[in-house]
Amino acid sequence: MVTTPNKEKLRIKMKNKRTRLTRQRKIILETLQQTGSHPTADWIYQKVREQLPHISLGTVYRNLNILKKEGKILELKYGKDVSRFDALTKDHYHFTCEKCHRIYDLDVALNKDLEQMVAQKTGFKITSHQAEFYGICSDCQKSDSSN
Amino acid sequence: MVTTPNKEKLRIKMKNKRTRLTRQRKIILETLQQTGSHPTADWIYQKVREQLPHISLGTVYRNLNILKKEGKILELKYGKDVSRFDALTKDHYHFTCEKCHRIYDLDVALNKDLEQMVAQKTGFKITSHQAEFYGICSDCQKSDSSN
DNA sequence: TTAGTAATGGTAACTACTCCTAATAAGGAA
DNA sequence: TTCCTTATTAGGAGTAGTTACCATTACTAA
Repeated sequence: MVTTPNKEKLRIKMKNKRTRLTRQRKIILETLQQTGSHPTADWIYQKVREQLPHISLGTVYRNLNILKKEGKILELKYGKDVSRFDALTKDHYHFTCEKCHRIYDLDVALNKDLEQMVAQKTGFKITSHQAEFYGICSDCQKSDSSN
Repeated sequence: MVTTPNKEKLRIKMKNKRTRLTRQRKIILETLQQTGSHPTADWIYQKVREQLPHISLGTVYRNLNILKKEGKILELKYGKDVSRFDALTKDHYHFTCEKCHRIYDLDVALNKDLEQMVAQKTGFKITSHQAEFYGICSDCQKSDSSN
C-alpha cells in the first residue's frame, strides 16, 4: 500500500533494471579496486577464484561488462593484445612501457581543450577522449643503463 | 652480372632480413592505401580476393603484420572489437563515432607538448602517443535530428 | 642451373570472449 | 520470517579473430 517514490527514482536511474549486488560481483569489483594495476579478465578470474573457487569465467566477463556499463570500471583496449580493466572511475591517461608492458595511470589533467578543438574543426560532437603514451618507464631505463 | 650496390643499402635498412615484395603483399598494401578508411583484416581479405582469388587469410594477416613492423601501416586496436588497419604513415589522431562506428582520421596537429609534460612529470621516456576521440559524427547528428 | 630461403595456400589450433540452460539466491513484499 | 519473482550463477559448448604449422612454390644470388 505504501508507495516508495524515492526507490522508484533509483530504479529509473538504473535504467529500469534493478541490478543485484551479488557476492560474485562484489568480490570482482573489490579485487579490481585492490590491485592498483590493470589486470586482464583472466587474471581477475584467477584471483577471484581464491575466494570463490567455483566462480565461472563467464561470470567474471559478464560482471566486468556490467560494472563497465555502470561506469564503475574502465576497459582499456588499446594496448597490444588483451583487454585490461581499471577500477579508477575518473578519467586519466595511460602510459604503456614498451619494455615491461606495464600500464601506468598518469596523473595528468585531461586536456579538454583538445576536445573542443576537434569539435570545432570537424563539426563532430565529442563526448570523450583518451590518450595513451608509449615509451620506457623509469624502472626499465635503470636496468637498461646497468647492463 | 651487373651488381647493384644500392640494393645492399636497402637490405641493411630492412634489418638483415630481405623481405620480398610479393604480388600478394603489394596488392594488400595498395588495397589498404586506396580505401581511405580503416578496414578490418577480413574486409581486406575479401577485397584482395577480387584480384587474387586464391590468397589465403593467413597470408593477409602475415602481411599486415609485416607491413606494420616495417612502419608502412598502422594497427588500430582501441575501438570496440576487431583490429583495424590504417595505411597512413604519418601520425594522426582518430575519432570513432559511437553511433555508426566509423573511424575518422583527424587532421589535427599532434600535441607534442603533452609528451614533454608527461615525461617531466613521470621521468619516463616517451617515444610516442596516440589519442582517440569519441562522440557522434556529423552524418549521424543529421539523421538524429531528422527523426 | 642450382642452392638457399622467404613466402605462400590450406588448414588445424589457439585464445579471448560470448551464449545457453537449469539451478540458485538477492532482495522486495506480506 | 517466509514467500515470490526474476536477476544471476556455474559450467560447458560455441564463436570469431588470429596465429602456427608445413609441404610446396617462387625469388634471388652466385
